[in-house]
Amino acid sequence: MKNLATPEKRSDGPTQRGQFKKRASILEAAADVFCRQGFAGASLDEIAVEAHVSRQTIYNHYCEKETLFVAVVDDVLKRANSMLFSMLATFPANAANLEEDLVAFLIRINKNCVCNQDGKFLRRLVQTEGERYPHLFETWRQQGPDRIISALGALFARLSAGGALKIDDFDVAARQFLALGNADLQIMMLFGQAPTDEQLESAARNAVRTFLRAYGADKLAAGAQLAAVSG
Amino acid sequence: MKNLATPEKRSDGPTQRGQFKKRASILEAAADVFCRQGFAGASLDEIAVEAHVSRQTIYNHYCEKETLFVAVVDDVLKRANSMLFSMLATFPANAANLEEDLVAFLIRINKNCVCNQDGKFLRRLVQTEGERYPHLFETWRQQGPDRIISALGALFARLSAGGALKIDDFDVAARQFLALGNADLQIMMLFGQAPTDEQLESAARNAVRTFLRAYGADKLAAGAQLAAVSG
DNA sequence: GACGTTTTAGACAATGCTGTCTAATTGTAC
DNA sequence: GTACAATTAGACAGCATTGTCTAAAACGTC
Repeated sequence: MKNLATPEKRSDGPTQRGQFKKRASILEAAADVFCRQGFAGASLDEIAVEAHVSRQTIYNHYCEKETLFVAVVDDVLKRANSMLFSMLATFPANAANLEEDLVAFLIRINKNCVCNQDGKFLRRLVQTEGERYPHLFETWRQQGPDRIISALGALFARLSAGGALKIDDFDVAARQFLALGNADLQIMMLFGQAPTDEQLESAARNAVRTFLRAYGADKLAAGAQLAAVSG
Repeated sequence: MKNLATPEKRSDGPTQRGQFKKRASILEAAADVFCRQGFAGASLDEIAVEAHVSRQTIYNHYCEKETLFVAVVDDVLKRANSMLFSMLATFPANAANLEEDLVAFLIRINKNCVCNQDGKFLRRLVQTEGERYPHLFETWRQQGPDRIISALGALFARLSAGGALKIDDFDVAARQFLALGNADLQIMMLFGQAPTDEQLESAARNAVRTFLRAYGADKLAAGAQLAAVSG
């Protein structure tokens, strides 16, 4: 009864490592079950079985169902955010192969941040529980999407300053880039289906093509090409 | 016990009108509660109270909770589909005022199909229950999104044939049009918040501007404009 | 007013879930 | 080996919910 709920404050050692393993196992299983069943539909028994852990152990670590849920959301949020920013770090630095680089970048984003398990969890849970637990996801909203858009907008601004793009509103362009990237995948994701590599590539190509048609600095050439083809 | 569950097959009359009223009231309340709480979290008591109806009446009309859920989904699906197609009928017929017309069209779509109660219900329920009840939404998927994209693509094809647009893949363009239209609204919708009229208009303007930059036939002029501004 | 149908309120058993408690067992450090 | 912490299985009360049943009430038609 001492500090069962906060074992991370104790001294290091194998015992603690064992506890961390249990915690991680619980978090992973809980994320899975909450994602499938929602908060109300998820039962602690199911989570316990999937985590290969006694139900009582869950109560030892997280005193309530809601405490566990909060911890899961927190965990997924942190992981998703760090993944997203690490992906942003791979944004093309120069415009030498802009189209190919942007396609590859968008595929990475979609594969590792949007279409993966964490992305699915967040879409699903934010949408169903976001209104019931606003405080839970508010921090994510501030530190997640908004900062992502700003960061991506800044990256586009750099390309724009270099003359590779002609963008007036960088944040709008950033949102549109991601929206175009999802255009061909949305219905699939709505049903929880994971796209194939071919679908990911095709979606990214379509998105980047349109994005560069709208914002590419070589618009005159593209326009002339189109005019020549159609004329 | 005769045909309590199928009173629509009886002869006309005020009784039936009364029954229909009850049914409609139940459907409406159920849609509301299912949308807020999800299938597992919704209780029939809550639905009964919100419908101003006895719980037993619900069981008279829909023998099980799942039966009611199926009926609600069916109802919302039909309504949403018919609304969407009636909105498609307002697609600009000519390219006289293309940008303004497309903005107004996109605002109508977003306001009446995407951001309204039915749109919210569908997004939420398809995402949470779509995997559990695939048969429920499969019909919608076939008759909804796919047909919508085809229809919208055909409308773009008409404009394209008229020389107002330069589009290579009409279905891709249709998906991108809708995706761009949602770009600025997605986060809000994820949290279940309804956008203001100003936000709707701004989102539509940003979307149409980018769409026409990418696909507008007067791209040369637009490109020249940009070049002149930036040069 | 009489009749049939629908609705209603309430009680009811069955079920599943949450959260608590206990006693036994395992694992780890010294 | 001993002592301590963590884990486990099981039982348990409390609660909400589903679905059924019944008798009374309301409603519409004739």
